[in-house]
Amino acid sequence: MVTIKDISKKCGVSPATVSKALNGYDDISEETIRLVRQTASELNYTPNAAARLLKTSISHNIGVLFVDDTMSGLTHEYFSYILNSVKEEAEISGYDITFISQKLGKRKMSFLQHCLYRNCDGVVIASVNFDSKAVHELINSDVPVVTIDYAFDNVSSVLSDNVEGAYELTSYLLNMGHRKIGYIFGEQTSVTNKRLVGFNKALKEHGVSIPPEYMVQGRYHDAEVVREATARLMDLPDPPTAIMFPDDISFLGGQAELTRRGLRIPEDISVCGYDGINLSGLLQPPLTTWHQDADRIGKESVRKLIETIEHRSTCAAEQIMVSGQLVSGSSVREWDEKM
Amino acid sequence: MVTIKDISKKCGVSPATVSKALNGYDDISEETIRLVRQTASELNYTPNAAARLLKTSISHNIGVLFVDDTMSGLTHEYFSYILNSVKEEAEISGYDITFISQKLGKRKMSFLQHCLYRNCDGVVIASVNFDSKAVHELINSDVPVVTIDYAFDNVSSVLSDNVEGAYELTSYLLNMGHRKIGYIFGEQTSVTNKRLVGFNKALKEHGVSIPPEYMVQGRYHDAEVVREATARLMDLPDPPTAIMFPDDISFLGGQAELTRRGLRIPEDISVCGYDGINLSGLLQPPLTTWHQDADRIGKESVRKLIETIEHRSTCAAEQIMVSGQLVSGSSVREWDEKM
DNA sequence: TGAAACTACGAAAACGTATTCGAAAACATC
DNA sequence: GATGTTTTCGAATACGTTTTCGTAGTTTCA
Repeated sequence: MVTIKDISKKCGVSPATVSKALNGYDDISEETIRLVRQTASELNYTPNAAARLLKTSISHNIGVLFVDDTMSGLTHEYFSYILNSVKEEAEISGYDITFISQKLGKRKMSFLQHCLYRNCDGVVIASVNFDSKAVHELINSDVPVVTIDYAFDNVSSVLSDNVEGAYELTSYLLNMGHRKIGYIFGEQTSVTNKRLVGFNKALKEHGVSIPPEYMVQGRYHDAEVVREATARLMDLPDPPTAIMFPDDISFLGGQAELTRRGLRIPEDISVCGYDGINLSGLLQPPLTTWHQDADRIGKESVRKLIETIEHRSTCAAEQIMVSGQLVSGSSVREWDEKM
Repeated sequence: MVTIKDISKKCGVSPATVSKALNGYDDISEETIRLVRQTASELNYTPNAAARLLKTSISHNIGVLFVDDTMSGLTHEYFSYILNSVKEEAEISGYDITFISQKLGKRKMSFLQHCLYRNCDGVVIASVNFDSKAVHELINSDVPVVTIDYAFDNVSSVLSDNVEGAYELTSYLLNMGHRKIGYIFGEQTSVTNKRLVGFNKALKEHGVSIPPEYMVQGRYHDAEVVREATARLMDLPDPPTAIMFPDDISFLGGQAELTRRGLRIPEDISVCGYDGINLSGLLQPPLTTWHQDADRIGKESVRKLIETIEHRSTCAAEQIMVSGQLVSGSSVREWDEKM
């Protein structure tokens, strides 16, 4: 490995001068700067991030907390898009990313310890159980943090606007004439709560009320559970004319159940999903859904995190809301009560 | 940050002794070991990976090359599963992973430079353009490498058995009575070549020959291109009775085209995909496809990589073939020529 | 011309850790 | 009690870099 010393010898200057020349200090003559940089590239010099970190205590490395026991963020399309944009945005700013986990080889370490071990300058947290002790320890530590889709009051967060999403989808159904709308929601999380708020808000605005049986518990990304939930809805004496699903993937479970009953989408029943992943436009029929702007969510969280890292004192915690967009497929048809 | 020195002061021993006590050297008395470890955990000590690396030149960090300009590995379900298992297997062995890219902030660096910069102990490479100069530079360097789904002769690789996959799928169709089998293949890569080999092998074994028009070029994961390819096949005067698609996602494009033409799957035409991602079982009808064992592919590549890292001299390059599995959905029906 | 100011560089220390080698202390052996 | 052996520890050094501060040499300016 070629180091700063090799360059210094070849150039006949001190290591200190080489370092300064490479880092653009202004007390080095133009001439030596040229010489040093020249030989550096001749020798194919690559700086050593670890050594640099040791001196500066800046790792240019941000941790990502995307997975824990209960959820598998990486294979979740929405989160994989977020991860992808987190990665790209980080690289643009000169940061690498490291996955933070609770075990490393034999030693089990807390999330915080893992961050300290790898000297992460900051962490973005998503798709974890935000109630866990380990996450709280990290949140309350000194390392800068940005959370995604969950808000703590002392740290910054980037939130997909779930109230808006559910509100817009529900309004869309209502405007298409539907009055009997079934809602299959995911497990009890703040995201789910927000969506229920949006759902109810839209109903209220239209003066529509929904019997409690129309709201059934499902589970994000679980086709089987949602299939059962769909069956429960359709078994009602007066079943809904439209169903809102927890997300696009779990909708596929519902679709299977509806097909099994000989119901056609959208002729016999209207449906919409959530997430607006790539897939949804490819389905037959294309799914009406709510596109969460995963790309912007990722970018914003890294932007905010780096801002926090680099101006730690002056940077206030902030809640950043990211809007989504209705993607109208053809899984919803106009509904006339008199039919 | 609490360091080894803090512990040494509190215990009244030298830093050297603390280091040894923590790392289990055998020239430290049981008693001091207990004392040191005790206070270490009291002070909530976390070792500093960078400092350790600087001394040992072992980073316990492996690079992953999963993305380049042309492909987006992270959002590709097959690769996201591989990544997930790479990550898990690495963590079990005490390694973190770092994404290797060609740009970091202002400086653009080659893949190799990025690895050196972060002191990666090794790299696993997948889903990139293996012909590129930058990849070759890395392959031919001193850093241990394992490639996925592409074989170089001087480095180890883990390969999904694509000959087997295409062979088994084709045989399945043939055994179901199909003789007119359309094959939409992906862009020209070694993976595609292997599948064509398997395809032809099965045909040959059954003494079946296929007109050249039945083999059309598509594109992995591109629903639109594959939709067009499907249209071309079905526009033939004597269209196939079964179509093999490049992968499960691009099949959705084909499905759209078939539906548009009023063809039902599998009554009017049989289809199969490739990859066997989660999704395929949820489709209507469930897709017959070939499941690539992404989980094992990820695990094997990390296992082999770490073996190479830790026994560099004695560890020979090796080609590891990973078998897949036919997933029979209900997208293929028996076909009788006389019908 | 002397002082002041500026330019360009280097010596040295530090970041936190691992490891070699020597040495003191304790113990055993005859 | 002299010698040898084992046990237990610490001093010192190095890894590759950044950064402070000092200084020699040069220029400016009154």
